This record gives sequence, C-alpha cells and structure tokens, in this order.
Amino acid sequence: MDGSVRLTEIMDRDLKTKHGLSVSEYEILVRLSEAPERRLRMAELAENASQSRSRLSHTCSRLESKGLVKRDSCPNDKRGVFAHLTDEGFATLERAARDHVETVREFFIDAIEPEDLEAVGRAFSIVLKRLGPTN
Amino acid sequence: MDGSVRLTEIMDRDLKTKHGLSVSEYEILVRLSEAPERRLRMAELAENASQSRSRLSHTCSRLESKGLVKRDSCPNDKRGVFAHLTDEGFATLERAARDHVETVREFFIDAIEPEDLEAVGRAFSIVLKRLGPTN
DNA sequence: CCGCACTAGTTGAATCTTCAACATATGATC
DNA sequence: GATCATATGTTGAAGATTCAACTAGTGCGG
Repeated sequence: MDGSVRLTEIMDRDLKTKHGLSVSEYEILVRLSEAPERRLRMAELAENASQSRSRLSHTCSRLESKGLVKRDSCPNDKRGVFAHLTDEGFATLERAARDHVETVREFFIDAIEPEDLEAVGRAFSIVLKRLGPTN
Repeated sequence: MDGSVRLTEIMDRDLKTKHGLSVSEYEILVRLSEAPERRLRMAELAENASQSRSRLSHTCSRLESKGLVKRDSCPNDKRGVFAHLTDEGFATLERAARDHVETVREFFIDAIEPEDLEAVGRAFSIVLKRLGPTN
C-alpha cells in the first residue's frame, strides 16, 4: 500500500507541475476521451473514475472553468447531464498523456519483473471485482 | 491503481466509521507503536508514514487534541520534537487494528492467490526503493 | 393521473491536504 | 566565534475532498 501511495504521489506531482492537472482530473479526461463521442453521463463517469458524484461535480466545475470539459443537459432524461471533452481538453490530455506514460514506465512498468506485473494486474482486478460498484 | 485506490477508500471508511480514525492517522499510530519507547522524531515519523512534514504537523495536532498522541521537545536538538503515543492512543490503536486487519483480510489477502500476493509485495517494494525517501 | 420511492446531480460547510513562508537551531568553515 | 548553508518543525491561506442536505425528474403501482 505504501508503495502505491508513493507512486500516485509521484504521478500527481508530475502531472501537476508539467500540465496543471491532478491525477483525478487526468483520470476524468481519460475516461471521457475513451467514451463514444467523448462524452458520458455524470453518473457513468463517476463510476468509471471511481469517484463520488459529489467529488466529480466539484472536479468537473474546475475542469469546466479551465475550458477542458463542457457540461450540457441530456435531452432524454431531464435530470441527466452529459460531460464532454472539449477540443482543448483533448489536446491537453494528449500532451499530458505523453509525459504521464513515460513516468509510469520509469517508476512502475520498467521497475518490475514482467511476471510480477501480471500478478499485480490479476490481484487488483480481483480486488476491484470484489469491491463492486463505487459507493 | 484503480483497485488500490478503491481499497484504501474502503479501509478509510471502515476505520473512520468504527473508530473515528483516517488511514493516515491510523498509519501514524502504527508507526509510533512500533518505535522504541513508542516515540519518534517528527521527521522520522513523516518519513515512515510517507507524509509531508506539514501534513504530519497538522495531523499530529488533531491526534493530540484527541489525546492519542503527545508531543514534547527533544533535549539534544532544540529544534526537534518527539511525538509519542499515549496509553489512550495505544488502546485505541489496538481496538482499531483488530477490525482493520480483518477488513484487509477480507478484501485483499483472502481475495488473492498467495503467489500473486507475494508478487505484489515484491513489486511495490521495488517501487518504494526506486522512489527513495519522501519529498 | 396521483402518490411515493427512487435516481441524477449540485451545493455548502466541515474537514483534510498542499504549498510557500516563516522562526528557530545546528554545524561547518573561515 | 561570526557567518552562512542547511535542517527541523509550525503556520495560515488556498485548494481539494467528504458528508449531508437539497432540488428536480422519473416511473411504478394503484
């Protein structure tokens, strides 16, 4: 646990100093970029990014005021809200991802024996499944 | 990473609802309880618990006001401060640890194949070594 | 078509963390 | 033994997260 905490700390600082993004903001941009039409309902996004809805709301407000994300209401379900990635958001993500991937390699992927890496993947997938949906 | 985030989230909520402690507070109590005479210099404690000094200061203030930790100055080095675990702190830790260990088993240890668990240990030890001391 | 339980998302206050600035002390060097 | 670079720890403000309360909309059952 200690190792993984320290690792995210590194990632966080790296992203923040180079691109002004926290890991959780980055996470959100990634999920959006992978979604069809680069947009997702808030609830779904919260689920994907393992964040509470409240937290997502706040974080999205920040991202919106940075111009990286835009929210508009969903026509079908009047309660619903779509968050979608702006072009600027996508561009920022692309830049950030390049550095981020490199950092991940340096401190994680390349540091570990390949078979141990696979084991880590298996292990935490199971944990995730065991824990079920967020909240 | 996602799995490990979700895992600490569970630990956190578990500790908080049952014992009123956050994971980082718990962490601090653990390190102190393991130290000789149940006390450590602030800097050393920060290092052990992978926290910034500033954060430790604030957290210690909270723990102190709860009566679980006490700080007093170090005779050798007048800049220095010792944090030590009070009896009440130790008692609280003992209670918390019982539940905590069980939660860890349930969602982590028992969920994972033993050899994968070993791999996880190896992997993150290396990460930790690679990252070096905090900050 | 009314009532009611439930879901979506936001808000604000309380809490926690980060960051930079600070006060103080140490110790090496000249 | 004065000076300067460095280490220790705290502080307060700014930023992020959590928690509980809230608004609004959905949709089922009668």
